[in-house]
Amino acid sequence: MSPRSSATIRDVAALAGVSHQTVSRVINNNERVAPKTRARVEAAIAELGYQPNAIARFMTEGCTYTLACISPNLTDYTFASIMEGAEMEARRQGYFVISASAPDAQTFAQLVHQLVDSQRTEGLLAINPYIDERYTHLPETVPTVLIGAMARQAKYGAVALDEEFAGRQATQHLVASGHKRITLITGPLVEDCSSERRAGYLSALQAGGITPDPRLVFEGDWSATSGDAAIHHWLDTGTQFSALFAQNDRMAVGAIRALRDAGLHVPEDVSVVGFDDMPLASYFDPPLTTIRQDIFSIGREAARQLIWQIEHPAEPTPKLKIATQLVIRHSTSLYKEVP
Amino acid sequence: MSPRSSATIRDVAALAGVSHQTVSRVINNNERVAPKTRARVEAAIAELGYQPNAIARFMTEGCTYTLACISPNLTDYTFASIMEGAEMEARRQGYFVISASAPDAQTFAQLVHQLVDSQRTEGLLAINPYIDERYTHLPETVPTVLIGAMARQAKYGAVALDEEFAGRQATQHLVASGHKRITLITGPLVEDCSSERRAGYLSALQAGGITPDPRLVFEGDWSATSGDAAIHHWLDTGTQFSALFAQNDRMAVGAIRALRDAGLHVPEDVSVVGFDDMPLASYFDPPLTTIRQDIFSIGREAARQLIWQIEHPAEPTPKLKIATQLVIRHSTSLYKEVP
DNA sequence: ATGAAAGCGCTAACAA
DNA sequence: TTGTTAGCGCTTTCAT
Repeated sequence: MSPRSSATIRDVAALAGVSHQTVSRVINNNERVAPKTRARVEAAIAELGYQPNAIARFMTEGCTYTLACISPNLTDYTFASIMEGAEMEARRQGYFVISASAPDAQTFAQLVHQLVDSQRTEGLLAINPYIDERYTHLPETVPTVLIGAMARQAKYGAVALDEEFAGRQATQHLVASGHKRITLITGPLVEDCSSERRAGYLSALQAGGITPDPRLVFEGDWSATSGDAAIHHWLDTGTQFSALFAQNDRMAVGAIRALRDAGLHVPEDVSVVGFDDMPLASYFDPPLTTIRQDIFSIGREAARQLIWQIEHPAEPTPKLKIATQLVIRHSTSLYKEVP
Repeated sequence: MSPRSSATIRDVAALAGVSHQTVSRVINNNERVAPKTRARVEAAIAELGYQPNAIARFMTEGCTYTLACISPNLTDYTFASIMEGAEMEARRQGYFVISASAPDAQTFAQLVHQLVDSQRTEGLLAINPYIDERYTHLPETVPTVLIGAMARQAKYGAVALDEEFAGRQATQHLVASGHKRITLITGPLVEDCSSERRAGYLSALQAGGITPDPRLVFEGDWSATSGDAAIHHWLDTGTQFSALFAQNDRMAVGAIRALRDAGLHVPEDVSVVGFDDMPLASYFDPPLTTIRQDIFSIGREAARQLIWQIEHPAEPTPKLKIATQLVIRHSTSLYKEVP
């Protein structure tokens, strides 16, 4: 590795004819330095193009002002929005964030070790830690905020949607429209959010006096293809239904495609509610009725909470639930008795 | 800021009854240490849960093994994919990446200063540096790779699509299908990729013996709304056309929506080609014919190139063009004379 | 094979 | 107001 090239604090000091300590005072400009001296030092800094070395500062300050954010991937729109919110809030407070994608728990563990245990970062943002065993590798010694799942241990902070409320909200809209046989496509049920959204679905059915039928529930994997598969499953088994709640928009879109291929119309024959309000949700055919989550503020709140924990290590770790919103477009309509 | 808590190399040394230097040799395990000593040191490391402090290592090694990646935003699928590719390649080579979003040139300049000039990172990945004045703030002293645009200065590396080829590819498909009046919705023309894709469009027309008509070109802003606006513009001005090349999928989708609202059918009345092959492009109605770019490998190649430059500062900076691929779905068809 | 000494670039504590 | 002296935790000489 090539050595760093630029001028050090001592070079500046030599050129300005002062001690390096005076230069340090100037660059941390909260000290009392004689205006003349300051001017001389600043001239030297400019002449040499001097930049304080961040690493050396971290070394003496004992803080890197860097956060780690580990996500299953960087491309999912929801995850990316969370990271963008987190990054902007972090930066506002003088922190940067190293983002890394961990497809599996083992990679996650390795990343935690390299990024957090090595004291390279001051804290961890973990997106969706309960999709597999990754939650067993969460750091022990450093502030951590879980995103997209409530912390099962008290020591971690958390920011997540009110998933059950959201599931109820989506289902209620269908119930209120007169639908009785309402299907559900969940995400993988190992993920908390899937089962919580399902709990909301069940509670909305019960509130509407509808007895849940387990045959109307299909476990998908968030992909459009799995939405497609769900519809084929129900059609093949001759299952009757007039409405569908898909736990994300991708599965909803896949389902709509499969319905159309089967000659069914949305919303005339089947009403569909999605979840996420992803970009272009309003450009699908028909425009998607869906649950909107304020993902940007999830990231922002998570970063805010993490930095707060870093700077107030003794305080308890808060948990935050973010509300969702129903966006009604044209993929849902009132139930009409089939003749 | 709370002081770092964990054990240092000297604590381990004291416990193992050796000098801290011996511990250093053990943790960098390429040195010659007596097996017995090594075992003792390793026991002490385990007992104390000792982790080498990454910052102190950076300090002495003069390298942080960290890259900076600045993008206009983190949520655009293309940008996110590039970052994911870059991050994975970087990690494979022992580097991490700090990603930051810069909505404007001023933020970009500030980020470059804080991340790169402070020697916190070893190099910079700049996504779309020519969308505004940000290219004037590129670092002078540190390896930099531009993504999504060919470098106008020799000192920067670059990875980008072969935009002109891609524009030709899309247009050629329409020409070959018999279309004569082919409209174009560009991105902002200040961005190189927009004008290069347009150059490809023009060259394909000319190769097909079609005289370009400037009234058939509309400058959009990458949003679905601007695709919509383009169609309205042409419809309002009574412009005749049977085909459209939109320089990204979002604008294509917006245009298709506007065409449908106007009672026109895709592809029967108007054939549409998009660009990007974004997720779910095959789930729109009709499934979108589009240009697929291998965005993941753009990020990977960019990171590879940057690290190569960091580790071989004397070598010239390469420029790389990535080929695209036409994906034919159902938004395009052969031209049919209107009766 | 191991230890002692020096120093990376900076900040903090103490002197002058 | 300014300079001197120590160190931060580690790696890299150079001795032993």
